[in-house]
Amino acid sequence: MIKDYFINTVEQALQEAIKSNKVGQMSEYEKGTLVVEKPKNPDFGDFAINVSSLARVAHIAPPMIANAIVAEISDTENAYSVVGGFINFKAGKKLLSNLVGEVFKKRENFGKPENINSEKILLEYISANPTGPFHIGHGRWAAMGSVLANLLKFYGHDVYQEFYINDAGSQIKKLGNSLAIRIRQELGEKVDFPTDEVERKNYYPGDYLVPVAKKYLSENPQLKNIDNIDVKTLSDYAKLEMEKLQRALLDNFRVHFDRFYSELDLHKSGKVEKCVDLLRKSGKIYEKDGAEWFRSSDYDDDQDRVIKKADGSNTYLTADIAYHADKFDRGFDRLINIWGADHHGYIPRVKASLEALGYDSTKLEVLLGQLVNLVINGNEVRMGKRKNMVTLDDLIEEVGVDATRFWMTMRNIDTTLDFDIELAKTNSDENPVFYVQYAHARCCSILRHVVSEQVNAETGEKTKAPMSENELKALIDGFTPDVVLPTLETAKKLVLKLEEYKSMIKTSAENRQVYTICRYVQELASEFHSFYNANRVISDDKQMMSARIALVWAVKTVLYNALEGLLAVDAPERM
RNA sequence: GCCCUGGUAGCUCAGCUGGAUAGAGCGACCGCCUUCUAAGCGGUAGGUCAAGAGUUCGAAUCUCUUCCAGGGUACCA
Repeated sequence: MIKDYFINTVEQALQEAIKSNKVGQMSEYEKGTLVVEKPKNPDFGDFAINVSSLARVAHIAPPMIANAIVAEISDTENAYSVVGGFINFKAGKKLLSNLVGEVFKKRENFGKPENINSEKILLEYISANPTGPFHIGHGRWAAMGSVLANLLKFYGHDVYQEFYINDAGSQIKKLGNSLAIRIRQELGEKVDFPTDEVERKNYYPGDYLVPVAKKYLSENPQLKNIDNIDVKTLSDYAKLEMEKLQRALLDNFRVHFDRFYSELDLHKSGKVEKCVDLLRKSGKIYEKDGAEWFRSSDYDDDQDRVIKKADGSNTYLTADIAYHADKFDRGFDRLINIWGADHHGYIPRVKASLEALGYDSTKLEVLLGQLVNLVINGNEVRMGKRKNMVTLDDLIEEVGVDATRFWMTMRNIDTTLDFDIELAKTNSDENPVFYVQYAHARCCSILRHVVSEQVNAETGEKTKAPMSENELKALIDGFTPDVVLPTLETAKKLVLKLEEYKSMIKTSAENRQVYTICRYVQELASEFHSFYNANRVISDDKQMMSARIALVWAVKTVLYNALEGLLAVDAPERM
């Protein structure tokens, strides 16, 4: 609102200046050329617009343009100044107090943009094999994906979250084979996983199947040997158990999918075969070495890909193509996938196939995420498919859901994430999660304190609460912007930070970047802690107290919205 | 070889659609609790933005080359 006010004022003044021929050869202004930014040095002002971009059209020096524009501005409530090609702006009390008023009015909807072009979005993330527990990397996609879903929904999109279960390939057979070995071991047979380099790749040697084997035996107590049991039976059993495990974890991790889409069901539905037919009809399929190849190199891919193997079965890619086509067929305007960087090679293939099938592949956005390194006692532990795998379950149990979600979200998706377990566990300002939560708890503490009777620490003498419950309620429910005027002089930075929430939401949602929410919330917490230390909220000055209480309430509300509403991290009232 | 990410303060990272003196947190050092949570705040020190060249009035940001790190390069999933 403050930013909008500033740019509108400047644009209007520019139109006036153009009309009266004061900006050189400029004959019209194209909206959107000028952007509001934050001055690097706060002494310049709260916001600034650089008019240098107009110099090309106007053919006069930027400072002259800036001066010509400011000369047309008649607003006296806010301050404008020109330095070089910049028009600097200092917000007056009216704009600031109105902003706080907006928080009171909109509450949980503060920051939600208006008039956006709402899309029906399918967001796919994690999509792991049901062959074992999640590893730490999955945790990053889980946290980022669910936060992105919350953010895009808040922004105004219609978001459908989906988890694609890769339950159709050979790895399911491996799972069954592995369970068979675990069951034999439980039955007392002297068997173990093969040690042979090649053979061992057909098994999952992790011990997570031991409890599954035990469970299977307890349900089939008469079983003495499993020679007659079909591997598929064991595969299906283990798969179901793994899925249960994964879903329980997701639930606990506050990640909620609208649908778990089974690859196996996709095959059974005939959609994969239908997709192969459509590709054949597109004329982009040819035969070579007994297999059918898709001419993806006609698009952006660097080589062609096998769509049907020589043995007649489909590749993983084939099913994935059918899956993405099905997403479009279900009527989604936009597909967003979060994939690990190790899948980046897949993007050109899938996009090529979608083009060949007649879909608009630019509607598919793939967010590539770099992987996660675990840092334990200052030492990096590389993840990946090593034997000493730390599972996501272990991590969450160690550091908690809040810290795990926050840490997994707080870095740009393009950078490898160093997850420092020790730091994530600390309860101090070294740990950003606690720092932010503490700010929220502090706000709550003040709001509690102001309606509690005061006790003198030395004499034990009690005096009545600075505000009654009713007075507080009346202040919050009947808030008018002028209430906050007395404190604006000392709280300007805090109010401007509240204003920033709106642009943060906008850019985060539009760029699909969730780490910015974490940064914002840390900055708001920091501004609040500063405010808290510099200003006493509860005091004998009734007007000042009301003003500050209102501001504290506004800060609390925004922190709560960001933490609970977007990040799905607990905003505690006490710590 | 080719493709994708990174390389910015001791550490972890912002900034990258070109623009005002390169920012934050942690760590280090110096201060601040008779008052609403010191799990906090204020301050100081710390940088050839990997290297080189180019484009530009202007480059951490764009282009090219080189070096370093991670990932990928299957008729696996």
